[in-house]
Amino acid sequence: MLTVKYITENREDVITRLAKKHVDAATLVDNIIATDEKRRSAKVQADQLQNEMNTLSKAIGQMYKEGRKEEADAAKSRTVELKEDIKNLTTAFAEYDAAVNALVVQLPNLPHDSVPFGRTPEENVVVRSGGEIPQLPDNKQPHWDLIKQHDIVDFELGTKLTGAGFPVYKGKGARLQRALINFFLDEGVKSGYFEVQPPILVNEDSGFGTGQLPDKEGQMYHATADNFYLIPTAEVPVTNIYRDVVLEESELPIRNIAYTPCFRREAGSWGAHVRGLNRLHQFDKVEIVQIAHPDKSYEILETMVAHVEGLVNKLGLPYRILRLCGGDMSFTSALTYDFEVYSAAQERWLEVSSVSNFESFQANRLKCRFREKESKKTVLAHTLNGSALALPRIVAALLENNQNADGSIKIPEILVPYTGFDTI
RNA sequence: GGAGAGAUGGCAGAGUGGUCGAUCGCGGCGGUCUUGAAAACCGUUGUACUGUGAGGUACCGGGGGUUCGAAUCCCUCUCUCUCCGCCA
Repeated sequence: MLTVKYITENREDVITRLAKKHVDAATLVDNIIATDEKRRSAKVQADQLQNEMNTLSKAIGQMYKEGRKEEADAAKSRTVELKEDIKNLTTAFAEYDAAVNALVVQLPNLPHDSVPFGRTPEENVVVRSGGEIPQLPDNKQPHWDLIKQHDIVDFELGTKLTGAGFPVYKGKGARLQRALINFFLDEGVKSGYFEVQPPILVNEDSGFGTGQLPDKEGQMYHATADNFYLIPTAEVPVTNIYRDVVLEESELPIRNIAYTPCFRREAGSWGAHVRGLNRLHQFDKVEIVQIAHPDKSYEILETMVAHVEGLVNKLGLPYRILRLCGGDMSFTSALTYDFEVYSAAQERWLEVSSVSNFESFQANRLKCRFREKESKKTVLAHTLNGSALALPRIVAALLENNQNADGSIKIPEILVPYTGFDTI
C-alpha cells in the first residue's frame, strides 16, 4: 500500500497516475486525507491528556510516599474524568486509524512513467521478441495429444486422486519436470541468486504481507483447521522472509531464488483455452525475488528480465516480452514485464513469466526497511519478483515446438544432462 | 500426545506495583592514546507515531483486565525450550 504521507503530500500526482490504471481515485484520496487529519487530531489530544494523567500519577505516588494520604485521595478523584476522556479519544483514534487503513489498502500501486496507456491485454507493448517459430509437420499435435501418445502426464489419474487440474506426471514427464526445476535453479544460482526452500503453507500475516489477503483469499486454498493458506506462488513465503525486518544498506540487494509447487483455485476461470497444461490448480514454479535499494530497483528489474530471457533463449523457445499497459497490470505492481512463449501447435502465446517492480508498495505492508548508511534512518525498500520460470506452459511449448512427424519429441540440448534422455 | 519451564533492547541477562525506555556486560558507533592496529580509558548506542520546535505518547511475545500508576498482579492466545511418548 501507499504511505499516507505520500498520498497527503502528493494528492495530484496520485490521482493523475492512477488514471493510467483506469482508477478514479480523487474521492478516495480526499477521504484518506480528511480521515487522517481527524486521526492525527485525536492522537494529539489523547497524548496531551495522557501526559496530564502520567504527571498526576507521579504526583500521587509522591504524596503517598510522603504520607499525605488525604491529598493523594483528593487528587485521585480528579483522574476519573481524565480517564474517561482518554478512553474516548483513544477509541476515536483507533477507529480513525482503522478507517484510514481500510481506505489506503483500496488504492492500487502507482504505475511507473514508462507504463503504456491502455485498457486491455491487446494494448500491452511488445518490447522485444526472440527465437524462431518452428515449422511443424502437417500432422502436428497439441501438447495434450502428445502427452497422451507418450503417457507422460495423466490428467484422469490426477482427477481420481484429487480433482481436475491436478495432473500426475509419469516417467519421462516426471523426469522432465525435475530436469526443468533443477535447470532453472542452477541457472539462478549461477547468476548469483541465493537458493531458499520455504514452506508452501503460510499463515494469515504472510498472506496479508504480500497482498493476497484480505481481498484475494478466493485465489488460495485454505487449510481451515490451522488457518494456513497454500501458496499461489513462492513470492509469498520468500518475500515475507523480510516482513518486519530492518536490513543494512550494505546487504542490498537481496537476491533469492526458490522452487515451490504453487496452488491456485482459479475459481470461475475454468473454460476455453485451459486444456492440457495451459492452466492447472497445482503447478511448479521457480521464482526469483529481490529486495533492492529504491535508487537501483529499475536497473535490477532489467537484470531480472535479462535473466528470464536467458532461460527461454537457452531452451530455444520463441518468445516475446511485453510491457503491460495500465489496464492489464496487477493492483500491486508499478511496472510489469510479461514473458510469453509461442506454443506452435496451439498457435498461441502462453504467459510463462511475469516480472514486476512493486517499488515500496509491498514493503510498506511488510514493513521491510533498510537502514540508510549516511542518515541512519530506516527507509522502505523496494521489492521485485518474477517467475524464472513457471513449468507447465514451458512444457507445453517444448512438447509442441519440438515434435517430429512421428510424434517423437526432441529434448533441448541444454536439458539433456538433466533429463538423461534426448527424446521422448 | 503427556509433564514442566520460559518469552525483556543487536546478543547475553537483571528487574515482582511508583522518575524503568528499562541495571550491568558483550557487540556497534564516536573519541583519547598509537607510525598503524590491539589493549586500555571516556562518551554514545531501539522503534514508531505526533508536534514548526523544546517536547509529548506508545512499545519489555500478542490481546484483554485490575490500579491514580503495570515489564512487574490477573485472564487469554501464540510461540520457544527441556524431559517422556510417537515418527519420515
